[in-house]
Amino acid sequence: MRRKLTQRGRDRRQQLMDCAAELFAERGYHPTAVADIVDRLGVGKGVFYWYFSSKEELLVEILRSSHHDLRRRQQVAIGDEPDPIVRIELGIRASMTWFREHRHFFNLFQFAATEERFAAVLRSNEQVAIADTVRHIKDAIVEGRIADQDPEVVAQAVVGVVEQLTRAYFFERDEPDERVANAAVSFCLRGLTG
Amino acid sequence: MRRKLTQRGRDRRQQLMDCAAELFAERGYHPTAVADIVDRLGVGKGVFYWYFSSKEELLVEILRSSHHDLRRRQQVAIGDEPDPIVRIELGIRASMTWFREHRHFFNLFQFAATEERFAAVLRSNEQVAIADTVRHIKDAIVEGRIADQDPEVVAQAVVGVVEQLTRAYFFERDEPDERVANAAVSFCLRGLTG
DNA sequence: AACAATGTTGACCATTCGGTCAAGTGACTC
DNA sequence: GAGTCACTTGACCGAATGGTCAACATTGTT
Repeated sequence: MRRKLTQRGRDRRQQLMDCAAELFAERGYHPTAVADIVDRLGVGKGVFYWYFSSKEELLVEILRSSHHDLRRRQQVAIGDEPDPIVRIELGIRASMTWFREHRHFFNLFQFAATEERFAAVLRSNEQVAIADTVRHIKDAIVEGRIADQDPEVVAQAVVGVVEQLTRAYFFERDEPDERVANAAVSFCLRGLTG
Repeated sequence: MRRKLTQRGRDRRQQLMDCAAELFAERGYHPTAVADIVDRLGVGKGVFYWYFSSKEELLVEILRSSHHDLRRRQQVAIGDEPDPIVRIELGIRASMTWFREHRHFFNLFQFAATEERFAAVLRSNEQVAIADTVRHIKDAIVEGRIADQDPEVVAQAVVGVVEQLTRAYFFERDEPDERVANAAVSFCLRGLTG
Protein backbone atom coordinates (compact mmCIF):
# COMPACT_ATOMS: atom_id res chain seq x y z
CA MET A 1 0.00 0.00 0.00
CA ARG A 2 2.85 2.38 0.79
CA ARG A 3 3.55 4.34 -2.36
CA LYS A 4 5.98 7.01 -3.26
CA LEU A 5 4.06 10.13 -4.20
CA THR A 6 5.24 12.97 -6.39
CA GLN A 7 3.96 16.48 -5.81
CA ARG A 8 1.24 15.85 -8.35
CA GLY A 9 0.31 12.73 -6.43
CA ARG A 10 0.10 14.53 -3.11
CA ASP A 11 -2.15 17.14 -4.69
CA ARG A 12 -4.50 14.52 -6.07
CA ARG A 13 -4.66 12.82 -2.72
CA GLN A 14 -5.61 16.06 -1.06
CA GLN A 15 -8.21 16.76 -3.75
CA LEU A 16 -9.79 13.40 -3.08
CA MET A 17 -9.90 14.00 0.64
CA ASP A 18 -11.40 17.48 0.33
CA CYS A 19 -13.96 16.37 -2.17
CA ALA A 20 -14.92 13.31 -0.17
CA ALA A 21 -15.20 15.26 3.06
CA GLU A 22 -17.69 17.61 1.44
CA LEU A 23 -19.77 14.83 -0.01
CA PHE A 24 -19.72 12.81 3.20
CA ALA A 25 -20.90 15.85 5.13
CA GLU A 26 -23.63 16.68 2.64
CA ARG A 27 -25.11 13.25 2.09
CA GLY A 28 -23.53 11.08 4.74
CA TYR A 29 -20.73 8.55 4.51
CA HIS A 30 -22.63 5.48 3.38
CA PRO A 31 -24.93 7.19 0.90
CA THR A 32 -21.86 8.62 -0.82
CA ALA A 33 -20.41 6.15 -3.28
CA VAL A 34 -16.78 6.09 -4.29
CA ALA A 35 -18.10 6.70 -7.81
CA ASP A 36 -19.65 9.99 -6.62
CA ILE A 37 -16.31 11.18 -5.35
CA VAL A 38 -14.32 10.41 -8.47
CA ASP A 39 -17.12 11.66 -10.70
CA ARG A 40 -17.13 15.05 -9.04
CA LEU A 41 -13.41 15.23 -9.67
CA GLY A 42 -13.87 14.02 -13.22
CA VAL A 43 -11.45 11.14 -12.90
CA GLY A 44 -11.64 7.39 -13.21
CA LYS A 45 -12.35 5.09 -10.32
CA GLY A 46 -8.88 3.62 -10.39
CA VAL A 47 -7.49 6.93 -9.19
CA PHE A 48 -9.24 6.48 -5.90
CA TYR A 49 -7.76 3.06 -5.27
CA TRP A 50 -4.33 4.26 -6.27
CA TYR A 51 -4.31 6.64 -3.31
CA PHE A 52 -6.46 4.81 -0.79
CA SER A 53 -6.82 1.15 -0.13
CA SER A 54 -10.48 1.48 0.80
CA LYS A 55 -13.29 3.93 1.42
CA GLU A 56 -12.85 3.22 5.10
CA GLU A 57 -9.20 4.19 5.10
CA LEU A 58 -10.11 7.43 3.37
CA LEU A 59 -12.44 8.49 6.16
CA VAL A 60 -9.89 7.61 8.80
CA GLU A 61 -7.33 9.77 7.00
CA ILE A 62 -9.79 12.64 6.78
CA LEU A 63 -10.53 12.41 10.49
CA ARG A 64 -6.85 12.39 11.37
CA SER A 65 -5.83 15.26 9.18
CA SER A 66 -8.73 17.52 10.04
CA HIS A 67 -8.21 17.07 13.73
CA HIS A 68 -4.56 17.85 13.23
CA ASP A 69 -5.55 21.05 11.47
CA LEU A 70 -7.93 22.09 14.24
CA ARG A 71 -5.32 21.52 16.87
CA ARG A 72 -2.72 23.58 15.04
CA ARG A 73 -5.23 26.39 14.82
CA GLN A 74 -5.76 26.27 18.58
CA GLN A 75 -2.05 26.30 19.25
CA VAL A 76 -1.48 29.27 16.98
CA ALA A 77 -4.32 31.16 18.65
CA ILE A 78 -3.01 30.45 22.12
CA GLY A 79 0.57 31.31 21.21
CA ASP A 80 2.56 31.94 24.33
CA GLU A 81 -0.23 33.50 26.36
CA PRO A 82 0.83 33.06 29.98
CA ASP A 83 -2.55 33.28 31.71
CA PRO A 84 -4.14 29.81 31.77
CA ILE A 85 -7.68 31.15 31.93
CA VAL A 86 -7.07 33.30 28.90
CA ARG A 87 -5.52 30.29 27.18
CA ILE A 88 -8.75 28.39 27.70
CA GLU A 89 -10.74 31.28 26.33
CA LEU A 90 -8.52 31.57 23.27
CA GLY A 91 -8.81 27.84 22.72
CA ILE A 92 -12.60 28.01 22.83
CA ARG A 93 -12.73 30.90 20.39
CA ALA A 94 -10.27 29.30 18.01
CA SER A 95 -12.26 26.06 17.97
CA MET A 96 -15.52 27.81 17.24
CA THR A 97 -13.99 29.83 14.45
CA TRP A 98 -12.44 26.76 12.94
CA PHE A 99 -15.69 24.82 13.06
CA ARG A 100 -17.53 27.71 11.48
CA GLU A 101 -15.08 27.68 8.61
CA HIS A 102 -15.07 23.91 8.32
CA ARG A 103 -18.64 23.05 9.04
CA HIS A 104 -18.50 19.87 7.02
CA PHE A 105 -16.10 18.31 9.49
CA PHE A 106 -18.58 18.75 12.26
CA ASN A 107 -21.03 16.37 10.64
CA LEU A 108 -18.22 14.01 9.86
CA PHE A 109 -17.02 13.79 13.43
CA GLN A 110 -20.56 13.20 14.53
CA PHE A 111 -21.00 10.33 12.14
CA ALA A 112 -17.62 8.83 12.95
CA ALA A 113 -18.65 8.52 16.56
CA THR A 114 -21.43 6.13 15.62
CA GLU A 115 -19.39 3.32 14.08
CA GLU A 116 -16.78 1.62 16.13
CA ARG A 117 -13.99 1.46 13.57
CA PHE A 118 -14.11 5.25 13.20
CA ALA A 119 -14.98 6.01 16.79
CA ALA A 120 -11.62 4.63 17.82
CA VAL A 121 -9.83 7.28 15.78
CA LEU A 122 -12.12 9.93 17.15
CA ARG A 123 -11.45 8.93 20.71
CA SER A 124 -7.74 9.21 20.27
CA ASN A 125 -8.26 12.65 18.74
CA GLU A 126 -10.47 13.73 21.58
CA GLN A 127 -7.99 12.50 24.17
CA VAL A 128 -5.48 14.92 22.77
CA ALA A 129 -7.96 17.79 22.86
CA ILE A 130 -8.97 17.02 26.42
CA ALA A 131 -5.34 16.69 27.49
CA ASP A 132 -4.58 20.13 26.08
CA THR A 133 -7.44 21.70 28.03
CA VAL A 134 -6.64 19.74 31.17
CA ARG A 135 -3.16 21.23 31.15
CA HIS A 136 -4.51 24.76 31.26
CA ILE A 137 -7.02 23.89 33.94
CA LYS A 138 -4.35 22.32 36.13
CA ASP A 139 -2.22 25.43 35.73
CA ALA A 140 -5.16 27.56 36.76
CA ILE A 141 -5.79 25.40 39.81
CA VAL A 142 -2.15 25.58 40.83
CA GLU A 143 -2.27 29.35 40.50
CA GLY A 144 -5.37 29.32 42.66
CA ARG A 145 -7.40 30.94 39.90
CA ILE A 146 -10.17 28.34 39.93
CA ALA A 147 -11.49 25.86 42.47
CA ASP A 148 -9.74 22.55 42.97
CA GLN A 149 -11.82 20.06 40.98
CA ASP A 150 -11.31 17.15 38.63
CA PRO A 151 -9.71 18.86 35.63
CA GLU A 152 -10.77 16.21 33.17
CA VAL A 153 -14.44 16.43 33.97
CA VAL A 154 -14.55 20.17 33.50
CA ALA A 155 -12.50 19.88 30.34
CA GLN A 156 -15.15 17.52 28.98
CA ALA A 157 -17.86 19.95 30.00
CA VAL A 158 -16.12 22.77 28.16
CA VAL A 159 -15.85 20.66 25.02
CA GLY A 160 -19.55 19.86 25.33
CA VAL A 161 -20.58 23.49 25.52
CA VAL A 162 -18.42 24.42 22.55
CA GLU A 163 -19.74 21.64 20.36
CA GLN A 164 -23.38 22.15 21.24
CA LEU A 165 -23.36 25.91 20.78
CA THR A 166 -21.44 25.55 17.56
CA ARG A 167 -23.98 23.13 16.19
CA ALA A 168 -27.02 24.99 17.41
CA TYR A 169 -26.02 28.46 16.28
CA PHE A 170 -23.56 28.12 13.46
CA PHE A 171 -25.20 25.27 11.65
CA GLU A 172 -28.85 24.95 12.50
CA ARG A 173 -29.48 28.68 12.69
CA ASP A 174 -26.95 30.97 11.12
CA GLU A 175 -25.59 33.39 13.67
CA PRO A 176 -22.38 34.68 12.26
CA ASP A 177 -21.36 37.13 14.97
CA GLU A 178 -19.36 36.74 18.14
CA ARG A 179 -22.34 36.69 20.43
CA VAL A 180 -22.36 32.92 20.58
CA ALA A 181 -18.64 32.62 21.20
CA ASN A 182 -18.92 35.18 23.97
CA ALA A 183 -21.76 33.24 25.55
CA ALA A 184 -19.79 30.01 25.36
CA VAL A 185 -16.76 31.61 26.94
CA SER A 186 -18.64 33.25 29.75
CA PHE A 187 -20.69 30.14 30.53
CA CYS A 188 -17.57 28.00 30.64
CA LEU A 189 -15.49 30.43 32.65
CA ARG A 190 -18.25 30.88 35.19
CA GLY A 191 -18.66 27.12 35.25
CA LEU A 192 -14.97 26.77 35.93
CA THR A 193 -14.39 29.56 38.40
CA GLY A 194 -17.73 29.50 40.18
CA MET B 1 -49.73 2.04 4.78
CA ARG B 2 -52.09 2.82 7.64
CA ARG B 3 -53.08 -0.47 9.13
CA LYS B 4 -55.31 -1.48 11.92
CA LEU B 5 -53.21 -3.23 14.54
CA THR B 6 -54.40 -5.71 17.11
CA GLN B 7 -52.59 -6.04 20.42
CA ARG B 8 -50.43 -8.75 18.93
CA GLY B 9 -49.57 -6.41 16.10
CA ARG B 10 -48.61 -3.56 18.40
CA ASP B 11 -46.33 -5.90 20.31
CA ARG B 12 -44.59 -7.04 17.17
CA ARG B 13 -44.11 -3.48 16.07
CA GLN B 14 -42.50 -2.64 19.37
CA GLN B 15 -40.30 -5.73 19.19
CA LEU B 16 -39.06 -4.65 15.79
CA MET B 17 -38.30 -1.15 17.01
CA ASP B 18 -36.43 -2.34 20.09
CA CYS B 19 -34.46 -4.89 18.19
CA ALA B 20 -33.61 -2.47 15.40
CA ALA B 21 -32.56 0.25 17.81
CA GLU B 22 -30.08 -2.09 19.41
CA LEU B 23 -28.63 -3.24 16.13
CA PHE B 24 -28.44 0.27 14.74
CA ALA B 25 -26.58 1.40 17.83
CA GLU B 26 -24.20 -1.55 17.75
CA ARG B 27 -23.28 -1.60 14.09
CA GLY B 28 -24.70 1.62 12.69
CA TYR B 29 -27.82 2.28 10.65
CA HIS B 30 -26.54 1.54 7.16
CA PRO B 31 -24.45 -1.51 8.01
CA THR B 32 -27.52 -3.07 9.61
CA ALA B 33 -29.64 -4.80 7.01
CA VAL B 34 -33.36 -5.30 7.35
CA ALA B 35 -32.54 -8.99 7.12
CA ASP B 36 -30.42 -8.69 10.27
CA ILE B 37 -33.33 -7.25 12.19
CA VAL B 38 -35.87 -9.88 11.23
CA ASP B 39 -33.30 -12.66 11.62
CA ARG B 40 -32.59 -11.71 15.20
CA LEU B 41 -36.30 -11.86 15.85
CA GLY B 42 -36.55 -15.13 13.99
CA VAL B 43 -39.28 -13.96 11.63
CA GLY B 44 -39.61 -13.55 7.88
CA LYS B 45 -38.77 -10.37 6.06
CA GLY B 46 -42.36 -9.72 5.15
CA VAL B 47 -43.11 -9.01 8.79
CA PHE B 48 -40.95 -5.94 8.65
CA TYR B 49 -42.74 -4.49 5.66
CA TRP B 50 -46.09 -5.26 7.19
CA TYR B 51 -45.34 -2.82 10.02
CA PHE B 52 -43.08 -0.30 8.36
CA SER B 53 -43.09 1.03 4.85
CA SER B 54 -39.32 1.39 4.77
CA LYS B 55 -36.18 1.16 6.82
CA GLU B 56 -36.11 4.93 6.85
CA GLU B 57 -39.57 5.21 8.37
CA LEU B 58 -38.52 2.78 11.07
CA LEU B 59 -35.67 4.96 12.22
CA VAL B 60 -37.86 8.03 12.24
CA GLU B 61 -40.36 6.20 14.43
CA ILE B 62 -37.61 5.10 16.80
CA LEU B 63 -36.32 8.64 17.10
CA ARG B 64 -39.78 9.99 17.83
CA SER B 65 -40.77 7.43 20.39
CA SER B 66 -37.47 7.40 22.28
CA HIS B 67 -37.45 11.15 22.59
CA HIS B 68 -40.99 10.98 23.85
CA ASP B 69 -39.90 8.50 26.48
CA LEU B 70 -36.98 10.63 27.62
CA ARG B 71 -39.18 13.66 27.95
CA ARG B 72 -41.73 11.82 30.04
CA ARG B 73 -38.96 10.69 32.30
CA GLN B 74 -37.86 14.27 32.80
CA GLN B 75 -41.37 15.41 33.56
CA VAL B 76 -41.89 12.68 36.10
CA ALA B 77 -38.60 13.53 37.78
CA ILE B 78 -39.40 17.21 37.95
CA GLY B 79 -42.92 16.62 39.22
CA ASP B 80 -44.28 19.82 40.70
CA GLU B 81 -41.02 21.06 42.13
CA PRO B 82 -41.54 24.79 42.57
CA ASP B 83 -37.91 25.98 42.55
CA PRO B 84 -36.82 26.55 38.92
CA ILE B 85 -33.15 25.96 39.69
CA VAL B 86 -33.94 22.64 41.32
CA ARG B 87 -36.14 21.82 38.33
CA ILE B 88 -33.15 22.29 36.06
CA GLU B 89 -31.05 20.09 38.28
CA LEU B 90 -33.68 17.37 38.37
CA GLY B 91 -33.97 17.56 34.60
CA ILE B 92 -30.23 17.13 34.16
CA ARG B 93 -30.11 14.16 36.50
CA ALA B 94 -33.13 12.51 34.92
CA SER B 95 -31.62 12.88 31.44
CA MET B 96 -28.32 11.38 32.48
CA THR B 97 -30.01 8.45 34.18
CA TRP B 98 -32.17 7.84 31.15
CA PHE B 99 -29.23 7.91 28.79
CA ARG B 100 -27.29 5.56 30.99
CA GLU B 101 -30.15 3.10 30.84
CA HIS B 102 -30.70 3.60 27.14
CA ARG B 103 -27.21 4.02 25.87
CA HIS B 104 -28.09 2.71 22.45
CA PHE B 105 -30.26 5.72 21.75
CA PHE B 106 -27.34 8.01 22.27
CA ASN B 107 -25.51 6.60 19.28
CA LEU B 108 -28.68 6.68 17.31
CA PHE B 109 -29.32 10.36 17.92
CA GLN B 110 -25.77 11.08 16.98
CA PHE B 111 -26.10 9.27 13.69
CA ALA B 112 -29.47 10.80 12.93
CA ALA B 113 -27.92 14.24 13.11
CA THR B 114 -25.68 13.44 10.17
CA GLU B 115 -28.28 12.78 7.50
CA GLU B 116 -30.72 15.46 6.63
CA ARG B 117 -33.90 13.36 6.45
CA PHE B 118 -33.33 12.23 10.06
CA ALA B 119 -31.80 15.45 11.29
CA ALA B 120 -35.11 17.18 10.70
CA VAL B 121 -36.84 14.89 13.19
CA LEU B 122 -34.03 15.38 15.64
CA ARG B 123 -34.24 19.14 15.41
CA SER B 124 -37.90 19.15 16.23
CA ASN B 125 -37.19 16.90 19.21
CA GLU B 126 -34.42 19.13 20.40
CA GLN B 127 -36.58 22.22 20.09
CA VAL B 128 -38.94 20.71 22.61
CA ALA B 129 -36.12 19.87 25.01
CA ILE B 130 -34.67 23.36 24.75
CA ALA B 131 -38.08 24.94 25.21
CA ASP B 132 -38.58 22.96 28.42
CA THR B 133 -35.28 24.16 29.83
CA VAL B 134 -35.80 27.71 28.65
CA ARG B 135 -39.00 27.86 30.66
CA HIS B 136 -37.20 27.05 33.88
CA ILE B 137 -34.42 29.48 33.12
CA LYS B 138 -36.89 32.28 32.44
CA ASP B 139 -38.62 31.54 35.72
CA ALA B 140 -35.30 31.71 37.51
CA ILE B 141 -34.47 35.01 35.87
CA VAL B 142 -37.84 36.47 36.83
CA GLU B 143 -37.26 35.37 40.40
CA GLY B 144 -33.88 37.04 40.27
CA ARG B 145 -32.12 33.77 40.99
CA ILE B 146 -29.78 33.97 38.02
CA ALA B 147 -28.41 36.75 35.87
CA ASP B 148 -30.49 38.17 33.04
CA GLN B 149 -29.11 36.46 29.94
CA ASP B 150 -30.36 34.86 26.76
CA PRO B 151 -32.21 31.80 28.13
CA GLU B 152 -31.92 29.83 24.94
CA VAL B 153 -28.17 30.07 24.68
CA VAL B 154 -27.64 28.83 28.20
CA ALA B 155 -30.20 26.09 27.68
CA GLN B 156 -28.15 24.91 24.72
CA ALA B 157 -25.00 25.06 26.82
CA VAL B 158 -26.63 22.91 29.50
CA VAL B 159 -27.69 20.35 26.92
CA GLY B 160 -24.14 20.31 25.58
CA VAL B 161 -22.62 19.61 28.98
CA VAL B 162 -25.06 16.82 29.70
CA GLU B 163 -24.51 15.10 26.39
CA GLN B 164 -20.74 15.35 26.45
CA LEU B 165 -20.34 14.14 30.01
CA THR B 166 -22.78 11.34 29.38
CA ARG B 167 -20.85 10.17 26.37
CA ALA B 168 -17.43 10.58 27.91
CA TYR B 169 -18.11 8.90 31.22
CA PHE B 170 -21.04 6.57 30.78
CA PHE B 171 -20.10 5.19 27.40
CA GLU B 172 -16.44 5.58 26.68
CA ARG B 173 -15.30 4.90 30.18
CA ASP B 174 -17.71 3.25 32.55
CA GLU B 175 -18.31 5.39 35.59
CA PRO B 176 -21.50 4.17 37.14
CA ASP B 177 -21.73 6.45 40.14
CA GLU B 178 -23.23 9.87 40.67
CA ARG B 179 -19.96 11.71 40.56
CA VAL B 180 -20.43 12.61 36.94
CA ALA B 181 -24.00 13.77 37.37
CA ASN B 182 -22.92 15.90 40.31
CA ALA B 183 -20.14 17.44 38.26
CA ALA B 184 -22.53 18.20 35.42
CA VAL B 185 -25.03 19.80 37.74
CA SER B 186 -22.51 21.95 39.54
CA PHE B 187 -20.80 23.06 36.35
CA CYS B 188 -24.12 24.02 34.80
CA LEU B 189 -25.50 25.75 37.85
CA ARG B 190 -22.34 27.75 38.31
CA GLY B 191 -22.41 28.54 34.61
CA LEU B 192 -25.96 29.76 34.98
CA THR B 193 -25.73 31.68 38.21
CA GLY B 194 -22.20 32.96 37.88
C1' DA C 1 -69.08 -23.07 9.01
C1' DA C 2 -68.06 -19.37 6.06
C1' DC C 3 -65.73 -15.16 5.32
C1' DA C 4 -62.79 -11.45 6.06
C1' DA C 5 -59.01 -9.17 8.09
C1' DT C 6 -54.73 -9.39 10.26
C1' DG C 7 -50.36 -11.39 10.23
C1' DT C 8 -46.39 -14.34 8.18
C1' DT C 9 -43.38 -16.67 4.89
C1' DG C 10 -39.19 -16.68 2.06
C1' DA C 11 -37.91 -16.98 -2.70
C1' DC C 12 -37.14 -13.49 -5.92
C1' DC C 13 -35.83 -9.05 -8.25
C1' DA C 14 -33.52 -4.87 -9.61
C1' DT C 15 -30.05 -2.18 -8.35
C1' DT C 16 -26.19 -0.44 -6.25
C1' DC C 17 -21.67 -0.42 -4.66
C1' DG C 18 -16.88 -1.48 -3.15
C1' DG C 19 -13.17 -3.14 -5.19
C1' DT C 20 -10.15 -5.31 -9.24
C1' DC C 21 -7.33 -5.29 -13.19
C1' DA C 22 -5.35 -5.44 -17.82
C1' DA C 23 -4.29 -1.98 -20.68
C1' DG C 24 -2.69 2.55 -21.44
C1' DT C 25 -0.46 7.47 -20.83
C1' DG C 26 3.04 10.67 -20.00
C1' DA C 27 7.10 12.36 -17.58
C1' DC C 28 11.67 11.59 -16.35
C1' DT C 29 16.25 9.08 -16.50
C1' DC C 30 20.19 6.86 -18.51
C1' DG D 1 14.93 5.70 -27.72
C1' DA D 2 14.42 2.25 -24.45
C1' DG D 3 12.99 1.52 -20.05
C1' DT D 4 10.99 2.66 -15.63
C1' DC D 5 7.91 4.41 -12.58
C1' DA D 6 4.00 7.26 -11.22
C1' DC D 7 -0.45 7.66 -12.48
C1' DT D 8 -5.03 6.94 -15.04
C1' DT D 9 -8.82 4.56 -17.33
C1' DG D 10 -13.32 2.30 -17.17
C1' DA D 11 -15.39 -2.10 -18.06
C1' DC D 12 -16.24 -5.72 -15.11
C1' DC D 13 -17.45 -8.71 -10.98
C1' DG D 14 -19.36 -10.67 -6.88
C1' DA D 15 -21.75 -9.72 -2.97
C1' DA D 16 -24.96 -7.43 -0.64
C1' DT D 17 -29.37 -5.01 0.23
C1' DG D 18 -34.01 -2.71 0.17
C1' DG D 19 -38.17 -3.97 -1.19
C1' DT D 20 -42.06 -7.10 -3.53
C1' DC D 21 -45.40 -10.61 -3.76
C1' DA D 22 -48.25 -14.65 -4.18
C1' DA D 23 -49.33 -18.03 -1.26
C1' DC D 24 -50.24 -19.58 3.42
C1' DA D 25 -51.63 -19.22 8.53
C1' DT D 26 -54.10 -17.43 12.31
C1' DT D 27 -57.53 -14.81 14.55
C1' DG D 28 -61.89 -12.57 14.86
C1' DT D 29 -66.77 -12.03 13.30
C1' DT D 30 -71.40 -13.26 11.93
